[in-house]
Amino acid sequence: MTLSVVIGLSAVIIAVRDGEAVVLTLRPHDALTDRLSPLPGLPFGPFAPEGHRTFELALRDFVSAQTGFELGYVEQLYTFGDKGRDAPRAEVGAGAARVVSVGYLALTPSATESLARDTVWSSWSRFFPWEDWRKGRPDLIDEGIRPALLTWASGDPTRLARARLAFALDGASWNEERVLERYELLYEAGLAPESARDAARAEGRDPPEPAALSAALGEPMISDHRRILATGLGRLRGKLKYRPVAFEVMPAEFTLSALQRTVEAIAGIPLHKQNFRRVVERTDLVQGLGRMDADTGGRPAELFRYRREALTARPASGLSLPGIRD
Amino acid sequence: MTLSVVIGLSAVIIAVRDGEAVVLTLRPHDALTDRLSPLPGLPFGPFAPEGHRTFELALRDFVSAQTGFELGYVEQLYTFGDKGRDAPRAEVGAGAARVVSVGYLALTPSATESLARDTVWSSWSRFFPWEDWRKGRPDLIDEGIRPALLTWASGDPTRLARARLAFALDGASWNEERVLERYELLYEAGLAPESARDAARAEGRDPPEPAALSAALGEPMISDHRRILATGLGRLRGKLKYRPVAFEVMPAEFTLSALQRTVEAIAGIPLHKQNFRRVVERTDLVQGLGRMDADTGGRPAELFRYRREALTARPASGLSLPGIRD
DNA sequence: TCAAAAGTGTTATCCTTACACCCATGT
DNA sequence: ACATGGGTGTAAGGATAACACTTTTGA
Repeated sequence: MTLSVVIGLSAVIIAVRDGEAVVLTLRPHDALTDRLSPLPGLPFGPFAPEGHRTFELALRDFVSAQTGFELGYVEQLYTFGDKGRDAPRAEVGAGAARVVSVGYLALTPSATESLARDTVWSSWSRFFPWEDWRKGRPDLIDEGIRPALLTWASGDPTRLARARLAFALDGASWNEERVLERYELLYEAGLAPESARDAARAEGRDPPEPAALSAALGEPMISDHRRILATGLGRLRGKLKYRPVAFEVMPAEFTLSALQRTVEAIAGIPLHKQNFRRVVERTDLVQGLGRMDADTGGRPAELFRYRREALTARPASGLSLPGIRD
Repeated sequence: MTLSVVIGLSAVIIAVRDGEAVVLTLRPHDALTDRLSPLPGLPFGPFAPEGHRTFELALRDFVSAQTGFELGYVEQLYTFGDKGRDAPRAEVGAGAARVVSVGYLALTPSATESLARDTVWSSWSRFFPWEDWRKGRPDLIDEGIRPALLTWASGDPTRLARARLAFALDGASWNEERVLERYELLYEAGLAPESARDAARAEGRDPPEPAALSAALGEPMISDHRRILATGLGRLRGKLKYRPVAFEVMPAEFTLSALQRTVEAIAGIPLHKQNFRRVVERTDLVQGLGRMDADTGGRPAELFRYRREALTARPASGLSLPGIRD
């Protein structure tokens, strides 16, 4: 019996619906117990080397088979190969196999498609309740996370600095991109149910009941899917700022307010209305259609469309290398 | 005989030496012919699931075994799984296996360490001669690449637009980060020896002799290593602008001019001296040491050190989300 | 004394941020 | 009329990019 490697593909499929950023989740069927898993997971499937020329094609295939959903924008996130992060052994031929999973981020404008059974759109604040700062700093941070992390750090300056930076404690500023860093910190501190579960599995024990605080810190997912989701959210939040990805979750026609609410839902922070408009309009990424949307509650808003053509002129932006003329 | 999957790890190890950005390459030993491969490759090795808890640990292990080199800064680049990009089948137990390779980027300040045999530092302009714009636009672009791409496009507007954008043709501006895009375009256009080789292999033919132009377009590498290298260079150039990665290839003490030459070597563009100094000094990432380096040829320059501590205060930069106060 | 490289000062311009305000619709 | 959200004007402050210039060394 040899220990070989199996490649799994996982998809973080993001949409925005009613001002909430949502991710496609499902209750996977557990072959061992022949029941639905109590925990949600991301769509995932094995990569069959005979069947597919590329990962991306394989991903599109199994996602549509598993969820009834056709992917649009897709990008590779990261390849996860750590032993002991509850990546269960798969049975392959004669032996057991280590599962390596290649995570993908996918974006779609249509969160309302008909879906396969046991497949639901979940707001990601279910999994990361501390990530939504649109209504200000969440109480959970100072009331739940801060004391628990201080206990964990117990004076260690490195741990204190990490906690301070990640969760904007004691006057540090919030960086909405560090989603993974925050999740990993909670995992390390034993505040995610997954860490107790993984530790128990490594020692052959049964996983413990989650502590009360742990339960308040977002729902866990199967395997390392919450980690993959955190990677996807972080990547998406970062990319918002230098690539026009927000439009990938918008319908063909939208108002600037709707675009703003979408960006806010993803970034998890409130944006300045007037300046957001100007930033967007100045980029030439949108084109006014002259037509109005009357269902806004106040003055009707102009409808815009995304100018995909504009991608041609895109410079990189980002922190400057002061180049030299000519 | 089953077709299974083998994971390989590849490392793009970057240093800067005498004002040139260099990458660690080797001539791999070909088990079939029992000779050294005529083409250079990146350090790579199989990932043994029994032996290693994480990819990164495995990478550090086999790189030091293969090249005699200890890695410092390491980050995952991308996982390459396409069939037909000359990823040769590996023999595993009873069957053939598809090779999936996880590429890593590593940075090191010491390009002069003693190395294993057949391991050399190569300037990357050997592989991408069109990427060095420090002395202005390379002639190769207008004299070699442009006509060949125009022939390939033969009027197709999509192809023309891609070529124009990637290589800054006809007044388009150069974006130094699009290294992979440029290499992939040349590959698709049949201008990289690798594409003819891969096509021949797919059909069971012998690879053809590279055409004269193709030979001028940079040295090919084994397998898809030039593609991995392009991914690494692109990632590094992008990251320069928003993370203090340049310091990872600098010695402990350096002058601001040396730092500038390093950044120029990586980014492949000339920078404005006075403004570069100011940008660097304003970030608080460096600290003047009060001591001087006399070997500059002119007036002695102050030595600086990298303030790793400063990482704490890092804001995100990048294209702004106009946040709201408080 | 001159070449070469280090380092400073200053300015026009653009972008970001913030504040104040007006406009069009439904109830 | 007034609440609600859409949309515009403008000005302060800071960063960028360009210019011109002084300083310190070695040959």
